[in-house]
Amino acid sequence: MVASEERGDFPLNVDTKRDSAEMIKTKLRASENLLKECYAQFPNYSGIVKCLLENPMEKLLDICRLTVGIPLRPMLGKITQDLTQVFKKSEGKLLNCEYKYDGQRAQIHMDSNGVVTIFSRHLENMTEKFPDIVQVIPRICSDGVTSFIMDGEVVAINSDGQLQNFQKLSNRTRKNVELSKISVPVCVFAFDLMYLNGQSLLKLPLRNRRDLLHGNFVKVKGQFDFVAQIESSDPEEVHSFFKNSTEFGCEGIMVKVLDDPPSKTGNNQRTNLLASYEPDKRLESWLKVKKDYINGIGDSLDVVPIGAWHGNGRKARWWSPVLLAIYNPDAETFEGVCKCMSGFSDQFYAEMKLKYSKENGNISETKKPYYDVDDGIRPDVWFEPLEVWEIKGMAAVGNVDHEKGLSLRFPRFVRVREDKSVENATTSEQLAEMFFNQVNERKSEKNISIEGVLEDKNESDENDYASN
DNA sequence: GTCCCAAGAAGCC
DNA sequence: GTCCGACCAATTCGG
DNA sequence: CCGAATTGGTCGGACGGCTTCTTGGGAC
Repeated sequence: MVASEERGDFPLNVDTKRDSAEMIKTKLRASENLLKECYAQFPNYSGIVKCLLENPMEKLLDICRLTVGIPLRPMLGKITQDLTQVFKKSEGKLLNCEYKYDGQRAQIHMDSNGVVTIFSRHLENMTEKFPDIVQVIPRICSDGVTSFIMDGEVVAINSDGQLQNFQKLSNRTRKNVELSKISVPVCVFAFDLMYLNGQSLLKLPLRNRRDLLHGNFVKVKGQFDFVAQIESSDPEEVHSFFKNSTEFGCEGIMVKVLDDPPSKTGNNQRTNLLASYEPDKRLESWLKVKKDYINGIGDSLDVVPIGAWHGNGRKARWWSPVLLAIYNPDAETFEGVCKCMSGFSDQFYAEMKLKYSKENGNISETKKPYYDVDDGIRPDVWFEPLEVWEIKGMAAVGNVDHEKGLSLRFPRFVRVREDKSVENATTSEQLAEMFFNQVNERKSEKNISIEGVLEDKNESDENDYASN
């Protein structure tokens, strides 16, 4: 990757004659890391290549640096199953806990000419989709703000300014959006600031970035706000904050390291408790705590596998995905509810392939009359209804096509329910109940109305997916 | 040539 | 978005 | 004390649901 002739003898350059194999390896690794770091904040290969052709590699980060108008790869949160492990890892340090809103990530740039660009998590340019956000940006800047890059979550709200679910946000038009015709208003909840007035803030600890964010921007009712947050090291306090977040209609919380460790010495190199903004990384310094990760309190369903497709690539030897069904005791049918391909180990795949095989007579080409599955869903094979699996996910209901009724967001396999027979699988009534429990949980929170969710419920009722 | 619909692609999570 | 497995490097373990 | 085994972290692949947007073919 590193051509040596042109760039002489700068340290990263490999000298194939003089360097030991070990040294070459080290240098290549260093170059690779440098390039990665560069790409994370300046994902533009033509720019990087041009820079490398004209400059020594040491200059790379100085030249291809964080730039307004060019998106950086966002820092990501690490999944955490258990709130208590958060405190073990943080060693009593103060943590910034923030609501994790159910919306869409947005990286907002404003250059020194006031030109606003909005990027998605995968660096797509979303500016066209959010003219309302573009329009409000001048009003959020305090005096003296000339340029910035900010990280936040775009969330759908209703006319009263209350949070709507993700589905609602999906209903927004994406192309040629006219300001006057926006049907789904949104609010930006900001949580980080990576660049301000010509300066990169990436290396600053979160505490400083957060304070700069709060100090240089102002709320605009219903359009721009900061994420709800507390600073704490108290497990009780954080736990109740987490609970509040889910009752408020959020997915959970983010728990972030606020300050850099006093000294690096003695610190385990594996524990990445950095308070800086690390583009494109998923470190322990940002922990994502969601209800459905946590054992016992997420939505779980007992379903029957009723069909499957031939897998691709790495899963070419197995059945993947698998079609899963809930049970309708009145009609004595199995109703397809979702496909699932996550949570299975290779060993489980192997056993599944053996069990559902021609040899064992448990598969067939034709759909059983007591399988109630949308015509559009045509598995390669149909299974005999043999067993019950526990799966996890989030009960959700679509807005557009209510005929589809309830479904499951992020379905994944948890375990086989040896103790259950197929007639004891979750029923459609129970699934509906699960969804409404989520709704009622939010409803019970005084200050928060959940008009949007209730609307969904009513509309859905009209389509009677939950009746009889 | 225009309209309509279904299937597929692309984009969020 | 979730999850698994492959891979790598740092850390710990055992002789 | 050093090599082997273990552990923790990163990365890539395989796909989930929902939605809007695009596209291609058939009817008229």
